[in-house]
Amino acid sequence: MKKTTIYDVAEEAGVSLATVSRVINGSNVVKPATRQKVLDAIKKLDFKPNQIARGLATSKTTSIAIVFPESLFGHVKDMIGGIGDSARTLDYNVSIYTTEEIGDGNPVTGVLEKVIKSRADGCVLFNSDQVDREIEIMKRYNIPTVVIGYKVEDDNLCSISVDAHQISTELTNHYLDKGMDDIIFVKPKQNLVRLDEFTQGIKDAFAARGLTFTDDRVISTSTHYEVSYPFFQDYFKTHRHQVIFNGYDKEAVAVVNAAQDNGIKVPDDMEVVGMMNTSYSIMSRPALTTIHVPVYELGAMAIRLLTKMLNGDEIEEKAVVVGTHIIKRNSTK
Amino acid sequence: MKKTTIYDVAEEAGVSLATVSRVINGSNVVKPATRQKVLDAIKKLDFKPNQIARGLATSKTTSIAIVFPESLFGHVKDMIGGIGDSARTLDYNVSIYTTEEIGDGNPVTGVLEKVIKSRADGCVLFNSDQVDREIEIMKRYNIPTVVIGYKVEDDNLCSISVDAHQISTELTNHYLDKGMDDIIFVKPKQNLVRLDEFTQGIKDAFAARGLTFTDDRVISTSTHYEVSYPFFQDYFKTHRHQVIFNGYDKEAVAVVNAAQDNGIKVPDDMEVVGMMNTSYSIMSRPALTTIHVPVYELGAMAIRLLTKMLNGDEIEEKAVVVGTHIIKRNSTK
DNA sequence: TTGAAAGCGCTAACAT
DNA sequence: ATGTTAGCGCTTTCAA
Repeated sequence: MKKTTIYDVAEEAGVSLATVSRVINGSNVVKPATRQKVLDAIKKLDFKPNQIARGLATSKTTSIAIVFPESLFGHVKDMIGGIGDSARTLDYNVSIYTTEEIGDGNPVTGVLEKVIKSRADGCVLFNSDQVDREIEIMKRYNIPTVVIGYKVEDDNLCSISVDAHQISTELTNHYLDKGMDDIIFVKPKQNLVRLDEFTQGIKDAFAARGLTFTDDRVISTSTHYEVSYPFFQDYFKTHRHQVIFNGYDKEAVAVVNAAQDNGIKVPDDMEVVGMMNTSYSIMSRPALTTIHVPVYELGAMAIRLLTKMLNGDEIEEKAVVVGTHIIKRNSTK
Repeated sequence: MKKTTIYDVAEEAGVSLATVSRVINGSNVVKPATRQKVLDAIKKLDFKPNQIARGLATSKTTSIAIVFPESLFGHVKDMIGGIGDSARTLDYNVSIYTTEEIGDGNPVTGVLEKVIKSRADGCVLFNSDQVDREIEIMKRYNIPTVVIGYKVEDDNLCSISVDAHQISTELTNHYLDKGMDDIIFVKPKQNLVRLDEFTQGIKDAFAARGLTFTDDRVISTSTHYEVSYPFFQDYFKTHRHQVIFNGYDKEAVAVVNAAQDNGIKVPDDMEVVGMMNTSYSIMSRPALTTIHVPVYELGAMAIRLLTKMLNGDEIEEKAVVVGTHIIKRNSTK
C-alpha cells in the first residue's frame, strides 16, 4: 500500500504540488477557496507529510538528540519530563542515544557518529567523565549543543549547571560551625552535579578553618543499591562517623538503612544528607535531608536554550548556573 | 560551513558517486584499490553520510518510535535499558514520544501523528487506557508495532505481556489458604501490567471458594508518593487489614510507611505485597515482597520482535506472554 | 567493476 | 494567487 504523497493531494485537489506545500506550511498567500479544496483532499486521502523528505529539502529535522551514559539514566529520567514537555511545545522530537558503560573501544565517538548522521538539529549532553570529548566533537561538526551539569560556553554551545562548590561549602560550614568535622563523602561514579567540585567545596571549607579534609574521607561507591547497601552494612560494623554526605539519594538510603541495621541511630548518632531530592529521599525512613536540584527545570531550560540557538535568537546568558538549596527532613538534626 | 556530501567524496577519490555509495554500503563488487581510494577520501573529508537523504532514498529511517503517557515513564525507564541495548545492537535509533496526561483535546492522535510523519520504521506502544485507540491508528497506517503489557496480535502487530490474572489468583489463593480474606488492592491509574486483569484474578479466586471480593476493596491511588503517603497515613487511623496488594511498589512503600506510622507492624499485623520488583522494593524497610516483572527483558524482546517484523522474519509467537513470580522479602510472613 | 541517470517527497526560488 | 522547476543527498536500476 503506497503512502499518499503531496502529488496525490495536488491531483485530487486539482492544483499544483506547490500550492499543497503552501497550504500545509500555512502560507497565507493561498486563496481561501483553493486552500479549502486542498484541505479537503488532504482529509480525504488522509495525507501525512513525510518529515524525512521535508528534512532533506529544508536541512531541518525538527529533532533533538539527547546523549547520555546509561548510568546517568536515573537523572535523565527525572529531567525527561521537562525535556519532553518543552520539546513537545516547541514541536521538536527527541531521540535518545545512550552510551554503554563498558564500551567496545570507543563508545563516545560511536554514539555521536549516529547523532551526526541523523542530522539532529541540536543536541543535549550531560556531565560525565567523557563530556569534554563529546563537546569537542559537537563543536567540530558545528551542532548546536547544550550541556547539562557542566559549565561551558562557546559558539553554538550553552550550558546549564549547578554550583556544586557553593552548596558543599555551605553544607560543610554548617557542620563545622557545630564542631562536627568527622564528615564522610560518599561519591558515586557519575552524577549530573559535578562531584569533583563538590569535594573541592568541602576541602575549601575545611581549609578555611585550618583543617584538612583528607581524600580517604571520600568513599567511592556504586549507585546500585544491591551493591552499596551490603558495602555499608559491612562498613558500619567497624566505622562510626558524625556526618555522611552523599552524591546521590540512592546511596544515602543505603547508608541510612545500613547504619540503622548496625544500631546507629539516624540522625541522633549520625546525620545523613542526600543529593538531588529524588523520590527516594521522601520514601526513606527517616526521610532524607537532601540537596534539591531542580531537574525538571534543568531539562526544560535546556530545550529552550537549544531552540533559541536554533532560531538564532539572542541569548542573554549562555552558561546558566541554577541555584540549589537544602531540604531539611529527618535524617539530620 | 557546508557539510561534505557524497559528491565531494566522489570528486576527491576520482570516482562516481555510485561507487562511493557502494563503498559506504559495503557492496562487495568494488575493486579493493578503488575502495581504498574512497575510504581515504572519506577519512580525509571526514564524511558522515546523511541519514535523512538515505532515509528518503530507501524509505527506511532506522528509527523506532517509543510512545507512552508520562505517567508510565517510571516503567519505561526500567525498560529503556533493554530497549536501548537491543536497539543499539541492531542499529536502530529510538525516538521517544510522550503523551501528556491532561491533553488538549486529543493527545493520542496528536502524538501518533508525529510518529507517522516521522516515518519511523516501527513503533512500541505500552498498555494504557488509550492503547486500543493507539493500536487502531498504527494498524491504519500499517506501521509495524509491538505493544508491551497488553495482549494483542494481528498483521504487523505483536505484543509482549504478563499474565496478571494468573499471578493474582496465585497470590490470593496463598492468603485464602491461610484463612486470610481481609485483602485490599491498592490500584494506581496506570501500570504496564493490566490491573483490571489482576483485579479479576482476585475476584475469581474468591469466587472459587464461594466468597466475593467486593469493589470497595479496590482503592484507587496516585503513584505520587507525596499524595499516596498522606492518604494512607490518614486511612490507617481508622482501618486495619490483613493483607494489602499493590499495583506498584511505590504505593506499597507508602502503605508500609503509613501503616508503621500508625503502629501497624509489617508483616506481623499486616502483610504488604508490591508489584514490579523495582529498586523501591529493596530500599523499603522492611523490604517488600513483590511481584517480579522482567522489565529489562520486556524491552529487549520488544525491540527484537519489532526488528523481526521489519526484516520480514518468521515470528513463531506473535503474542508473547512472559512469566512472573513472587519475590519473598520481609513485608510478608 | 564502474558510471549515468532516475527517483525518494518535499521546499523554495522564480515565472506567470 | 498559482504553477514550474531545480535542488536536498542519497540509493538503485540499467548500461557500459
